[in-house]
Amino acid sequence: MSFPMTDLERIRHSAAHVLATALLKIWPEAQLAAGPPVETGFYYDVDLPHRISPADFERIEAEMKAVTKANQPFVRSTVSRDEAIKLGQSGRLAALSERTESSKFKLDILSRIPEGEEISLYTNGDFVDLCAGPHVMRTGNVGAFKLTHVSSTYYLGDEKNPQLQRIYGTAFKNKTEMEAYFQMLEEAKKRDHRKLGKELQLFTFDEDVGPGLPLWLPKGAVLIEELEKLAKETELHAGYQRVRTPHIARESLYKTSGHLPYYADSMFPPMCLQESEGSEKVTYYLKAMNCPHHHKLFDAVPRSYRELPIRFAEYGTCYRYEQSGELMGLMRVRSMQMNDAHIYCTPEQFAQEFRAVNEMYLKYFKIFGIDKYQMRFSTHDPSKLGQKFVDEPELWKKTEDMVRNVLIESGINYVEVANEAAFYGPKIDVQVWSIIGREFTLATNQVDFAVPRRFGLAYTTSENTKETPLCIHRAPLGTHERFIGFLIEHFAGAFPVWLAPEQVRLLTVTEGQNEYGRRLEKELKEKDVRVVLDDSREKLGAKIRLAELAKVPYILTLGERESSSEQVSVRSRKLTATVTRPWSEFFHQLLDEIARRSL
RNA sequence: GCCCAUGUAGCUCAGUCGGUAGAGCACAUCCUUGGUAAGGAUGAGGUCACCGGUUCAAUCCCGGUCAUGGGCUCCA
Repeated sequence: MSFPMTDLERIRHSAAHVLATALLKIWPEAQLAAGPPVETGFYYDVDLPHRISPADFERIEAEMKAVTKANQPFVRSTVSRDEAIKLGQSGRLAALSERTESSKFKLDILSRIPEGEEISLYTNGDFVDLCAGPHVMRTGNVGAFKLTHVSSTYYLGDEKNPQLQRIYGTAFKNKTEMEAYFQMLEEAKKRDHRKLGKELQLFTFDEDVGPGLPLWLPKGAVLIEELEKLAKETELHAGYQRVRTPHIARESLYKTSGHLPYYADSMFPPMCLQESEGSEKVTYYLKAMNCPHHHKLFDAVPRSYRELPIRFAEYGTCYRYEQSGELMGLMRVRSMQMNDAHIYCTPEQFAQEFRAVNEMYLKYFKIFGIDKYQMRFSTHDPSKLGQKFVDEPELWKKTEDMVRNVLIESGINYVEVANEAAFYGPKIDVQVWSIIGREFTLATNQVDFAVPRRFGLAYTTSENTKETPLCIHRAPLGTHERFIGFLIEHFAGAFPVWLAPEQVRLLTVTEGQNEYGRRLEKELKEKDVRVVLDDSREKLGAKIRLAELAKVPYILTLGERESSSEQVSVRSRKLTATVTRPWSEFFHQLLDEIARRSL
């Protein structure tokens, strides 16, 4: 299997071979598996008794340097399957010479190459590798490289296979480009939500509370409150009703929903207790999702087609026992509050409801200026009906067609991915990337044609029959944790004024302006503006520096000139220079900007 | 969960080739009334993540635990 490569990918793929060559010089017994280029560089998977750590990088890089300096040509040759097997058995594949042990991974890879496909080798110096290529002409064309990290992986990604060490590096045409890349990484780190969250005092983690359980400091809580306000307004206008449900439920709820067999591993261990003397033990779970609770609310009252669609919204708190190694700042946590809602509707109403949800997404994204995302439409795999997906072939087809049509009609760009749907129906995920480059699902919009039936949910139709409603699960603002984590990086901590934990800071130049400052502070507070008056005895320059570091959107300097003329000197990141303006003019513009939630 | 790395003051980090620690910022007190990114002085603050081992002696060496970070679909 050959695949087209960009010039940079050729360089990186070649760098992987240079790495392999260097590894074998140091450890001739190394068993190499796969070594492709990746988005940020390249890696090679290797099986080796020696545990490679970053301390080994210098030594390996020195050997790599020798290989690139030797400027060996990459020579392609084709061989028959038998010849290739013979080379593998003599340990000659991905090696510098014949060895006592066979090239076991390469032989396995060889066995996976379809009959009739060409088998090619690439050779540089003594290193021969089974490889489809392509490569650069000579090892010297790998202009600049650096090993970056080492991790573990399983052969072919399957944990039943042997564990390998994966050595990562990056490579570029030349040193200048590589240095630019590392500088870009440094810049990106400054936007990392974990760093900014600490600096701006938004949230914290504590060992006594537990990993993946964020604690929101007052400034972070402001972000939450503002998002909830936005969601409540939006949902109210869109005909949603707010509901509230407990954080726990009995095991039976999740047996009904069907989550337990799929999801038990991702839930916190259950609480088992005896509710009264001599009674059976009862098991409770912390909820990992809100839908079963909402289904029970739907079921609490007899429902008629006349009241559909019913839209239940709740910022529900869920707990998921994510694997410890999966946790990452706010982006992947164990307690989360979801911008959740469940819409129960008839098949006739479905398309319109689904479209309305999509429009809500787009409206939100416009408010936040989010434009780098990907809509991912996840469908089922017919071969897995009855296992991974509920066995309802017609419903799958029908709902997938409905969703696809909505996407096409709305003119939304999307990618369609088979085999990624929820077990109860197709879904649309909104994919974004953290500043470090890790991909996350920010928001989700899911169809559910299976679970309402499991709960026996029904409404009375106009013909006085009972029907099971369709359900749409949607969370356009995702969870507070991930959404805010994303927003911190998106805005680099410099939030728009409506969202900013501190919206205005007043700086007095001397004590003479303290009274003026207190008056403006009071006026702002009366309009619920989040304001801080800095009347400390620091010099103005120091006060400005502190306010800038806190990323306060509006910094108002109050000196003798301003206080005597009812003016303020405005410093904002939108302005290149400070502007002195009448107080009332600034005040009204500020209130308007907040009310409109402008960026 | 697995592999690798890291863990020293609130923060960012030095340091001790084994003899119980230091800077800058932040904080407190005092002096300074200062006009657009750091005025000065003094002071307080640490069981060197936790538990165990080796040692006359451990923050440092060894083992374990916890936490954090990077990585773990596919990939000739």
